[in-house]
Formats: sequence, structure tokens, C-alpha cells
Amino acid sequence: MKQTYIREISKYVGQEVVIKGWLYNIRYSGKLMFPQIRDGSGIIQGVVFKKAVSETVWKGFESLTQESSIIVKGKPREDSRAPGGFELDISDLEIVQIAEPYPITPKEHGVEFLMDHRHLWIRSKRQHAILRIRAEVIRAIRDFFDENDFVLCDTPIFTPAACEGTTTLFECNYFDDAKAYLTQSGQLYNEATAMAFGKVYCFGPTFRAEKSKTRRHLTEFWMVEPEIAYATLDDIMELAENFITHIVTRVLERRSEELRVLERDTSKLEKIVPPFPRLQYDDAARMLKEAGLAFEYGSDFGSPDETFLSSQYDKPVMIHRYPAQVKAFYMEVDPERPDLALCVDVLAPEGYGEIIGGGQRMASLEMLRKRIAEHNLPESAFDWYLDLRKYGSVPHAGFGMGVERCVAWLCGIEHVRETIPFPRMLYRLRP
RNA sequence: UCCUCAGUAGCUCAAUGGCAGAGCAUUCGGCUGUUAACCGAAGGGUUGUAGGUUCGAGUCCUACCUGAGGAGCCA
Repeated sequence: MKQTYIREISKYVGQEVVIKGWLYNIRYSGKLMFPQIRDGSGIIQGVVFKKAVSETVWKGFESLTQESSIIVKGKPREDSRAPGGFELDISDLEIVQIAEPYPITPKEHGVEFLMDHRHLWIRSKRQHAILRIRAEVIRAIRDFFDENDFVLCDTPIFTPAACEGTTTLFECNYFDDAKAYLTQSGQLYNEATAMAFGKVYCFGPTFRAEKSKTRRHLTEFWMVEPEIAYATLDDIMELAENFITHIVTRVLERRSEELRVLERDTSKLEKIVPPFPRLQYDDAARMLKEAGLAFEYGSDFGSPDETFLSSQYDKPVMIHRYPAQVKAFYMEVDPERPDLALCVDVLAPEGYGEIIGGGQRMASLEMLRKRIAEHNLPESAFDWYLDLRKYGSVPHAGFGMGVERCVAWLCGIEHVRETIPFPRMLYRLRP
């Protein structure tokens, strides 16, 4: 008999169905049992009456342990007493495997224990909700760019040198004598593909060997980076707010059940509509001063500074025109204020920090050469990149968004480690 | 790299410097509507490691190990 998925169960009321899955939990009450069965698409409560089934089936259920793999036959019906609203009257059971005692019980567990059992933890309701929202966010990202005529041009993961030369890179051997580095951004390559295709995006894993140990950091995370030829800072700020709004709207529309499981206050997400507040660095610095924070003008914002600034708004705030000296070498400068870079950071509300960073790229070959020298970077590593300024250089701009921080914000959860199936962090490489 | 906190049964946690305990999980028994079901019983310990103080250390001190949160850096 054909398998039916629990997600579709309401279509099969009164008909006999086969569910293939695992035992999530079971409650006994004498001659009556309530097994909860999950199949990946959902969870349904079953009812087993001793009188209604064979001795073999009854004994079979008695022998089941948590997460035992089973195939059951039964008829679904509506029942308000059952979690989920539907209940399965079970008539038959096939045991695929009796599971060994399962380490993750329905009670509380600590972070270390759960992280050590991440390969099993992802079976739980809360992790299901988060990872389904992640999948929806990724689909929304691809749909947004695909539908707006961006060409997907993925950039290499092995790179010969630093993209920006500042942050720490993971190094690995590349055949005999050469060294390769895992990418920390596809941006420089994006600029090449943007000069070829006009509007492009890349989407893939990114690696940062920073020894950061906070709720906002992973050493391996996913980043989506659009880049547009002939675009200005203003263009990509507008793009960023439409992009974020698209993702939020999509998740609210299609993943409301998951947001409910996570007890997310969706009224805060419903406020996310353009326009987003735009704040120039100088004004942000003034706000920090007035609030009495220990912040020095000219430096980049620290974590407490970002938390304060984002807490002033109920939408993502776009902070632009930072001092050029604290930003990457390739940032274009403001023609009216050459000490400022035409860049933008988007800070998510509710203290989730920076989710987008980007800006307009430097178009002039001479200025770019000067910047590379000022940052003590070897020009030879950027020969191909400088070619882009020799052969039809144009103003262009783009940004990068970290998927996990975005998902953590949408889910309203404490830590990015739960927003990716197998997080890679400082001091954690397993499972 | 720095700062703070924590490590006791498979898990989550108690235990004033004085007999190492509870709940869950596991095993056995009971219950025809359970909602992290409930009731009864049993098994389960080198208190992270090494040293020190003390008549006596899970508890106090020192070093190390492991983990968590944060800073810096970043998405």
C-alpha cells in the first residue's frame, strides 16, 4: 500500500492509510495506548485499543522504544483531543527496527549534550521548525533574485589569497606546494561576473577563521551576495530593503505554523515594510555620544553600539557612509566627503546585529592601486581584479547577507548555531 | 587572545566542611482518553583531572582539561 505523509493526512479522513516513520513518544493507559508517530513531514497521535488489534500488534507496540522505526496502518479522523487535530485509529504495525535507548528524552537537556547529539537533535519539533524556516528563507532568496533578472554565478570556494586581506582565513594544501584558502567572500569574483552579466548573485558557504565565540558567529556560514553593474549605494540600499521585506513576507505567509511552534511574536515581523530608516554614520555616532556609550568617533561600531542603534527602531536600520579608513580597501569614497566610504550595514531589529554589509565599489584604477598599497596588500594578488578597472570600468555596487543571522532573527532564537543543520564553531567540529 | 560563569547517575539538577540524593530515561508491575500522562518497585556513582589544606573535601586553595556566555573581529 502506498505511503501517506502526515502533512497531507486531512485529505484522507475515513480512508485506510499507511504511515512510515518513527515513534516520537508513547503514552500507555492500561488497555489503551497513544503512540505519537513522526514521518519527517509532521507528527500524528495514534490510538491503539487492545480489543481492536491482534495480540501481535499490541505486544509490538509494548516493545517499542523512542525513535523505533515503524510502519503503521490506520484510519485518520478529526479529534480535538489530539495534538494537531487529527488522530489515527491504528489497525496494524510493522516494526522496521527497535531503537536502542534514545539519548534525547522529552525532558530538558543542556547545550553541550544537545550539540554533541546534533545528528539526533534535528529530529525534534523545535529544530524542525527552525530548519524548515531556513529552507524557506533560502527559497525566498533564490526566487527574489531569479525573478528580478539576476544571474546566478557562483564563486570559488578555494581561493589563492585573501579577498580583503584582513580577516583570518582557513588554509589548506593544494596539491604539491601550493596553498589554498577557503573563501571568506565571493565579492571580488562577483565584480567580474557583474561586468559580464550586469546583475548577478552568488550563494554558498563562507569560511571565517576568526576566534569569535558569541551567539552570532559560525566559522562556516552561508552568504548570498548580489552585485550590480552601474548601481550606486542608493540603488543597493533600496534593493536591500526590498530583499529583506520579500524574505520576511514569504516566511510569514508560508511558515506561520513553524513560527507558532517557536512562539515567535509575528507582530514584530509584520512591521517589516519599506522604507527602512537610513542613518548616516555621523548621526549614528552622535546618537551613541548622547546616549553616553563609550564610543570614539572614527572607529567602527562595537557590538554594544550596534545593539543600542538597532534598539532605536522597529525595522532594520541602514547605516551608511562609515569612515573609509575602517572599511575594506575596495569601497568607493563619497565624492563630497572623500573621508567617507559609500558603504552600508543593515542591522536587524531586536538586537540581532548586522545581517547585511555592502556598498559601492571603487571604479578608478589609480585610486584602487593606491588603496591596495595603503592597506599593505600585494598588488600581484589582485592583478585580475585590477583588470576589471582597465577594461570598461563602471560604477557598481552589491552586498552580502548572512543567512544564519537572518534566520535567527526571523525565528527569534538566541543563537545562530540552531539555524544550520550542522554548525561549525570555534572548538566545535563534530558531529 | 582576554574577561566571567559552570563541570555530581545516561539526561536535568540538589546536597551549611560531617551517611552521595531527587525527577526523567531504562527494567518490572498497575491503569480504556493520555497531552513532557500518572501510580508502585528495582538497577544505576573513581562528584572533569592532578596536587594541596583539614580529624574529615562534591563543598576550601592551586594548576590543568572541557563547556557556556561576552569582548575584540565580523555576516
